[in-house]
Amino acid sequence: MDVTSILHNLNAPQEQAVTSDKQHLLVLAGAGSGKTRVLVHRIAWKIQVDNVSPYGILAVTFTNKAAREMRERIDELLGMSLRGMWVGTFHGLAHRLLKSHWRDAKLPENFQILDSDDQLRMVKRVMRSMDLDEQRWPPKQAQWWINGQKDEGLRSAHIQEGGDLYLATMLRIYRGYEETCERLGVIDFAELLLRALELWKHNPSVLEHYQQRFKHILVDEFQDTNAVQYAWLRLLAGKVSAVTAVGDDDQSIYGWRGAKVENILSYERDFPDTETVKLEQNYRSTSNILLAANAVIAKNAGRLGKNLWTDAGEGEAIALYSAFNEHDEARYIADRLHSWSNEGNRREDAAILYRSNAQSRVLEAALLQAEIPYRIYGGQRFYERLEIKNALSYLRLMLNCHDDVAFERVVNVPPRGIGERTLELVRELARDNVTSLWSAAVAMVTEKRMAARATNAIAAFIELVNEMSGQLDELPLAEQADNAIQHSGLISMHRREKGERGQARVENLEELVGACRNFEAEDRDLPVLPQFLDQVALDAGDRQADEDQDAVQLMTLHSAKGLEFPLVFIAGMEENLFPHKRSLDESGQLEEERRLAYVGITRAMEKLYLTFAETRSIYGTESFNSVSRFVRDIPKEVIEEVRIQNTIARPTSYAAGAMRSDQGDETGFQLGQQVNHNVYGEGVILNFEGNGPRARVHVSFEDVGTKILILASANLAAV
DNA sequence: AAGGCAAATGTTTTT
DNA sequence: CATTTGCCTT
Repeated sequence: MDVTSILHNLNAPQEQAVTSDKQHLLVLAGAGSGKTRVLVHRIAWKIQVDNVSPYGILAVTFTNKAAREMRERIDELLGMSLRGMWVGTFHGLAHRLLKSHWRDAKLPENFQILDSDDQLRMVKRVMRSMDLDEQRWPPKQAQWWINGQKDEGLRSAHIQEGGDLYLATMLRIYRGYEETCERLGVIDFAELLLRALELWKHNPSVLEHYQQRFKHILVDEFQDTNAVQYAWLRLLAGKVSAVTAVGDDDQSIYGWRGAKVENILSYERDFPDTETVKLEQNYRSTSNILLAANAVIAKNAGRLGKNLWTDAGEGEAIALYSAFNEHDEARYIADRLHSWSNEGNRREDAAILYRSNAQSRVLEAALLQAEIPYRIYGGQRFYERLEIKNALSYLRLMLNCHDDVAFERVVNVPPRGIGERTLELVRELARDNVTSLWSAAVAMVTEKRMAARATNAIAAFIELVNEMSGQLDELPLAEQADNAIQHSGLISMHRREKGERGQARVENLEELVGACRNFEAEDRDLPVLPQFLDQVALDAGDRQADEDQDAVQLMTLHSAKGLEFPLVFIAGMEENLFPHKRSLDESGQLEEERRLAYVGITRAMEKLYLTFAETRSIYGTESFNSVSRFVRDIPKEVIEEVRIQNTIARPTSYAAGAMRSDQGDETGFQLGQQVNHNVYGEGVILNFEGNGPRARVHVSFEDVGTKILILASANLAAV
């Protein structure tokens, strides 16, 4: 491969970024400006032109999906697989480091990862042992607080004693939690990063090894790095490595979970000899959409400042629909999607975005009624489901019966007569003897310290796990998993469960066996089960299984980041909903909401609809919200209001009745169609009302605004 | 120890 | 409004 193919089709700033030979590089990449492209091509450039060995390159992303995509695209561009190059998430890389240097990191060799669900259980346990009132101190809040501290790199020992009662209590919980994790040899997600940082801080020789190796470091989504990740990066880079950071301060929407946009601002200071390149040409959207996006984000202070522009035409206006209520809003969207689909477009090219998951219900109902297939992103992910986590706990116990987290989780699932009283005895013994729960349980059985019934129940559980782990080395992974769900009784428990939920759980368990069958170990020479469990702990899998059907996509604005769709609806453009009510007290939070609006708008390629409801029932009570300030920030020239006057909440028959006429199969016209009227001139059809000869049509005329006409007498002509 | 009922609670999400 | 959580009863 020659140089020209790497630079082929890059614009000037992109090429500048790809070929920059300053020590460090900061790429400020606006939405849709070819960010990943630059990253991938820069890696290719280094390998092909600068003769850098893939072994010396480290590429960091935030999600597993992004990591996979990056590797794929590099492989594709270079036409070969890059062995030796490290590509992964911050957490994945930290895990890898801690696995290799567990002794230096002061961890047990087979340390386990706690996901947020496990973490919450653990926090609850600690709080209970401290006799804290869970009403007064919600465990969720404590968990949140602890993670917040860890994201800042603060251990309990670093935090000033004293302060108010709240702080003192949180600190006490933090201490107890830290101690318990230490004792059990488990680490949570934030700990993964913090430990990896401390590993290097406290072991200069280990750090030096990696500094020697990784002379080229590239970071994607740089605006999402937190304090620990930034410190980790600086440490690794040292004085000699070359760092490329790619990000967009305007798309920083994860401040609430510790991300620091400021990292972008301090980059040029902390990494001297930096070249900064701005990518402002957008290859995604029409200029009308960009005009709106730019206008919204312009209101934020302290931006690095970018202005997206495009070669593309201005495209269609942004439609603004003022709905009567949320049902009307949903019906309108379903309606437009119906037309979209009828015009021969793919449904999967359309997305409905919203601020909070709760909004999806009404939208789903409307889509269901209109018989429009949809796919919803959100909710639980595969490996986070209760039944899956239970099955995995059995697998973990098979591997290591001293895994207390797994033990606690499934010792009485399915119910086998081991209740809270019995368990408390086991816990106590474990605490006194400083052993695992498993060892304590074994001791209690052999020493017959409890009632016969409890002893038998525990003995049966021990027997079960022993039996399953006995065949560990003989069987392939999928059969291990199958054994686990069969023998443990998990699957029959869910079969007995009535309703769809039980069936779904059975199917999920079966799917787990399938996933085990498809699992490919990274290192074929090592046992497969631990590798599987680690992978699953770091990547909770997809949210949605079936990808086969052509379906409209529903998701939150947050999960839409990084995606693009020809047709986008943003629903619920109302004050208090978006920007969310709870973000209005602090100004920093409002700026983040604004960035979220910017992210949402820039998802749209061709057509953007913004909708809001004048009345919306929220938690059962009606609320009246005015249109979102973000809508008001968009220049009037690019907005086309779709306002249906004198049309109040039409009866439920609307969807069935009017929908048909919306297709235009009876009228000869379609929504959005250009028409001519002999008095009013040219206009666009916005809506139909009713059926037959008395059907009325709403037309937005260029000169006189929106008029409602009787279709039969209006004598409209198609343009 | 398990099932039923009342009360609380409800941004955003990855690892 | 709808779902989840915890408490209470059997």
